[in-house]
Order: sequence, then C-alpha cells, then structure tokens
Amino acid sequence: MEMVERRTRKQTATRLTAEDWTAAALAAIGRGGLAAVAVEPLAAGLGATKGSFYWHFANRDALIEAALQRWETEHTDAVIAMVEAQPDPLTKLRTLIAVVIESTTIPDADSIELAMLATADHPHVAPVLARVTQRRVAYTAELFAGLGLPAEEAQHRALLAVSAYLGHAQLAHAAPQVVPGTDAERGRYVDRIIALVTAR
Amino acid sequence: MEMVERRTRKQTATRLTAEDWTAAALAAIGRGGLAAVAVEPLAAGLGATKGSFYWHFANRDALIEAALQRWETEHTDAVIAMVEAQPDPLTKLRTLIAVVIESTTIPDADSIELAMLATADHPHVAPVLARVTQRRVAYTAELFAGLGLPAEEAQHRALLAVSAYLGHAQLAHAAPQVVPGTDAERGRYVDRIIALVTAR
DNA sequence: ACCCCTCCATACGGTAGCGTATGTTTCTCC
DNA sequence: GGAGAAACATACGCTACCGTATGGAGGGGT
Repeated sequence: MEMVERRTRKQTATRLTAEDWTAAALAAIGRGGLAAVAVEPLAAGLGATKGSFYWHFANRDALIEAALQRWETEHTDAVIAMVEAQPDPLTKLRTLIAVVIESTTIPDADSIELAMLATADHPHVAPVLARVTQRRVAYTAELFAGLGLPAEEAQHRALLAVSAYLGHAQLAHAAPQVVPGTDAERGRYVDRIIALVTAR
Repeated sequence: MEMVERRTRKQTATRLTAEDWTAAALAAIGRGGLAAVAVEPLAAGLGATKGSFYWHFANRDALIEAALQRWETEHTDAVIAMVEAQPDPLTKLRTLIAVVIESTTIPDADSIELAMLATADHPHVAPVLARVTQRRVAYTAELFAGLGLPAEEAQHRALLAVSAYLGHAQLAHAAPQVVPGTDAERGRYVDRIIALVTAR
C-alpha cells in the first residue's frame, strides 16, 4: 500500500496541535458555555489526556484566551466582509440585518455568541466582547450615516439595530415559540424591521 | 433590661426561614449567576452552615426552583402593574419602554434578568424564561393592537420592541461605552426609539 | 545505532462544592 | 421544668476538576 496515510483527525490518534485545542474549546463554548471548557473532558473528547494539553498551554486560562482571540478575529471579519461586498449603503444594511437575523453564516456562531453574552463578566471575555460590540455599533452607524442621516440620529439607529439583533438572538433562544417560524413569516418580519429601522 | 430583643436579622444569629434562603439565592444570581447559588458560600453569607439549609430544602435544585418561581411572579407583576396604571395605550407603551430602558424599577432586576438569559438552557430556567418572555411579547402586542394596528403588524412591533429591550440590556452590559451616558442623551435616545417603533 | 527533542500518558496531591449522618441547641407546649 | 419537636452545627465521604511531576514513545539528524 502506498497510501500517504493522511492523518484522518480523530481516527488514528494523531498528534494534536494548539489549534486543535482552541477549536475544541470553541465548540465546547457553543455547547455548554465557558464552563464547558474543562481540560479533562476536552481531552477525553479529543482522545487524549491532560498531558497533551499542558504541553500546548500553560493552563486553562491560556486556552480560553486563545479561543476568544480566534473567535474575535474570525467572527467579526466574516460578517463585515460579507456586508461590505454589497454596493450601496441601503443594500448593505438590508444584508446585514437579514444575515444576522437568519444567522446561517457560520455554523454554531449564534450559540457561541450567546455564550459570550452569557459570560460577559468574565475577565477575559469582557474586553473581547466590548471590542466586538463597539465595532459593530460603529460600523452600523457608518452605514446609517451613509444614508444621509445626521450623526446622532445614525448613532441612535445603530444602537437600535444592534440591540434588535442581540435581543432577537436572546428571544429566539429563550422563547422560540414567539418568533416567526416559517420562512415566509420570517421574511415578512425581517422586511418590516428593516422598514421601521430605516424609515425617514 | 426589658428590651424586646427584636431579631435584628443577621446581627444576633437568628433562625432562618426558607424565604431567607431564596432571597439570598436571588441576590447571588444577581451577582454571579446561577453558578453562584452554592449552598456553602450562601450559608457562610447568612452566618449559618449547610445544616440549616438542608433542613429547609431537599437539595440545591429545590432552592433554585423556589428562587426562580419567586422571581417569575414578583418580577413580571411589578412591571405590568406599573404600566397598566397608565390611561391610554400610547402612554402605556411609552412608560413600558422608558421604564425598562432606564431600569430603575427594581434594584438588581437587570442583573438577575441578565443572569436568567445567560442560563436559558438550564432545565429549570428555560420554562420560567419562556413563560415570562412569551407573556411580555403578548402584552406588548396587545398594546400595539390597542393603537389600532392589525394583528400581524402589532406582533412584529412587539417582537421588535422586546428584542430592543433585551438587546439594550445586553448592550449596556457588554459595552457600556456605546450607550448614551448622560440623562439628557439617554432621554433623546429613548424618545427616538419610541418614535421609530410606534411610527405609523 | 544512538541521542535528543517533541509530544503525550500516568499518577499524584489539592480544592470546591454536594449530600448524608448524627450530634447539639433552642423553642413550644403542657 | 421536662419532653418532644424544630432548627441548626459538625464531621464525613464523594465527585469533578485543576495543576504538577515524571516517565515513556516516537521521529529526525548525524
């Protein structure tokens, strides 16, 4: 057999990298929040032991920091890039709102984000979340300003839009029954939100 | 001495009631979330030991259930009663939005609510939160319907309003710098939100 | 063939919290 | 003022996890 024996990841117990651990940590955050980032269970899930982990990281905190940093960059970039591809401000706004409400951009993105909000007080989460949130509001305000609205008005609408997004995520999570279920209903809902938020 | 020796609560180690424990549990939730509801630390805070706790409650879960039930009734009643005191639908809506954004109704209400949202997946929290959220949306939709809006439109605006509320709480928590700081600014912001959400 | 460095497993001690068992105080009622 | 019940303290075992110490497997390079 001349097969190159590609490391099939998790099949034949291959050596792990630091990135494998951060990926597993992010997945764990998506499932059970920051508390689910526990070294021993993670090691079991990866088919390894703590010995491996403490080789790549100094301690649990270091893993959390690495995972958060990875999330911050990957996450914000993805959405902004997708929106920035649109031509005019209004289309950008529609794309932004639609994308985050439908939330089919990144798998598990929503649950990870909810976990972040749920742990906003954590000393490592707080600065990351503050930066991401601030950037979102500022960017959204820019879009509204691009529509010709004065600065304060744009800021207010950006705050409302971002609040609506965050709140919708919470709402869909805490009480799924109340949010529109079918695609058609959700479509009309999103259209209505956009109309209200961008009204002149 | 003929002083009646009123049990000064926490001074001279008086006997505790089940309500004392649920109150302490709610306070702990407000501070550190559901994870902070730990029997031994709570006991220490009350100047007692676990022996007392396990007399009043079967286990930690029973305490959590009791605290959540107490929160559900007290909390929802307080806000709705205050809003219902207003005469017409529009004033009710303004009162509702203003009250929840300013959030000076119940002390610690905001942090407890954030903790609830943060633990929405917990088996005991989920049903409580779902009921509270559903009730809020339904009530808000009623108010919008009272303004003469058709059913679906009222539902959409209610969803937006509740989302805006939940999202604003998250926003103010995760990135306090971006929300209006001074009373004057916040006043203009709230006015603008109300105008947008109630626009015809 | 040997050594060294990388990567990992095993074994250990330590902490925080849950729940139980059993003694100890304090109230109540007669 | 003594008996029984109610309310609490103390001591214990148990679990899950963190972090450390140490040894062992495996692949380059020479």
